[in-house]
Amino acid sequence: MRNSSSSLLRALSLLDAFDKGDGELTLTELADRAGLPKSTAHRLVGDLVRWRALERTPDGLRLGMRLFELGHLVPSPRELRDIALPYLEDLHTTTRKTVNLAVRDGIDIVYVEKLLAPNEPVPHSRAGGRLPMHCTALGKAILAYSPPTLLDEVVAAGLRRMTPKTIQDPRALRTELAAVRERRIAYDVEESRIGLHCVAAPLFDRRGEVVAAVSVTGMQSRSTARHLAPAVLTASLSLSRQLGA
Amino acid sequence: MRNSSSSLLRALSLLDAFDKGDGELTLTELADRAGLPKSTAHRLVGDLVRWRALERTPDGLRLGMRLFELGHLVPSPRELRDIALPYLEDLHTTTRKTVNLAVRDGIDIVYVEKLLAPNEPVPHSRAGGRLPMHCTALGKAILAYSPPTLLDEVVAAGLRRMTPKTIQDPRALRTELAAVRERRIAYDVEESRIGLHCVAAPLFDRRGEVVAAVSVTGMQSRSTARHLAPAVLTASLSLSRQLGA
DNA sequence: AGCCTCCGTTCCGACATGCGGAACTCCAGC
DNA sequence: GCTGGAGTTCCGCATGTCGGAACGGAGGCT
Repeated sequence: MRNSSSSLLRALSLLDAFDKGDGELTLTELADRAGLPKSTAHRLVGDLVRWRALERTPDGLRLGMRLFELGHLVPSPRELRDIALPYLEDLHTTTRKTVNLAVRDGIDIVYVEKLLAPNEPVPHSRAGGRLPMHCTALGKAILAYSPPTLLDEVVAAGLRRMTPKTIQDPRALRTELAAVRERRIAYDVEESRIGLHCVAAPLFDRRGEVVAAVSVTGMQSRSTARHLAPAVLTASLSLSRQLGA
Repeated sequence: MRNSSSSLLRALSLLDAFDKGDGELTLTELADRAGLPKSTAHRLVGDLVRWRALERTPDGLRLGMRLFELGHLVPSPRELRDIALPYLEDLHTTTRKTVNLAVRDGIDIVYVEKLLAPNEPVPHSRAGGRLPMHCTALGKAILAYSPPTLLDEVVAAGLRRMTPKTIQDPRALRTELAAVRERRIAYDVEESRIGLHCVAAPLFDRRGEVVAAVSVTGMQSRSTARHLAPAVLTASLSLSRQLGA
């Protein structure tokens, strides 16, 4: 057997073809990216369009409204967002910086909400976006309070270098995480993008487990980042309390 | 043959089972709602979990992060939201009411963004939510500027009654839409929910077609609604210009 | 304890259904 | 026109899907 995917997984791989940025693809491109014969892709696309996972446009196909709807029904980000939003807004108005909320998904973080700073240029991440844990303040805040097996997974997956300052040595990451636990605050000093500084703090649920993190970010200097730490920490404590910790 | 669904559509019907509000379902419930035998559902769910469309929890299944991610990649709401957000924020701060942005999908509207009023209790709609066009200000604003065949579709689908004030007579709807065109403003006077008033205006793209609508809503009186109309109209004009109209 | 219910999981034979190469059509552009 | 690349249709083969039935395990009620 050529590959052990079920028919369903093959169909879903068509949707995967869209997460590399492009908003609109032609059937042939789609078939190529998913590694499916054109005629198979054609049939599957027909069903996906019927279900509105995809929409036909004058010149191609794009993700459809049904996915938009379902995406907003996903419970874990939705419940968290509903509770957190007022706190994020407070942080946003007091700091006047970009505020982020992210949850862990596997060994990545996924942005759940992002309140942009008034003058923010093009942001490097967006709600729904995914970034590795080891190179973001949000990720390190979560990782520092997670069971050690998770760190092993992260290391095993390879500490991918995003900028010259990305931590790539597992030992360095380990001591960094110890420092995070010391302060209850994680920093990202141009580790995911040059020029970008970030301060994050973990959020705990009623079982005392980290489920998410908040951060304030912007192009400010390192000292500005330190200066914002108390605000982030305070918000994270209030929010953790609200979550039942 | 029991039903002419392909295997793929049957699998997707499992996801449909979640949009009736419940965040978490058991495999058996899921199979029942989708009308599938348990063993078939079991196999399909396995693949959906593998793809992260679903997640296993201690006691059931729920929608997974992959859907959250993909939902945020859907181009039509995403592009619109990115452009509109600053305008919505202006409207939000000047009116201090709940501000909505919605697009048309078939004969419904789907909320793309919602900025809650500071003191808003539980809102009756949310981003990603869907409501019929004939009973909402947003829907009527869009419908009034759409080709007449769309109105026919809406009427053919039946003007479902949501409150005692919902317009149920096709003739009444037709004259209402003429009035909307007169003013470039649509009102919802407790037609989707008792006590709820709403003012909306349509948004046009570069081809001059309605693609969306903005609204301000809240529990205010009818006169308050009228009073907010100029603000909504102004925002809609600026925004349409920004969209290239 | 014992029983009972309701959950998820596994098995397997029969058969429908998805598969995909190849051939066809339709534009758009040298 | 012709050529390239788009989307669509066809159809026979066999593969993968289907689903009834039986199993196992985790509670809950008497």
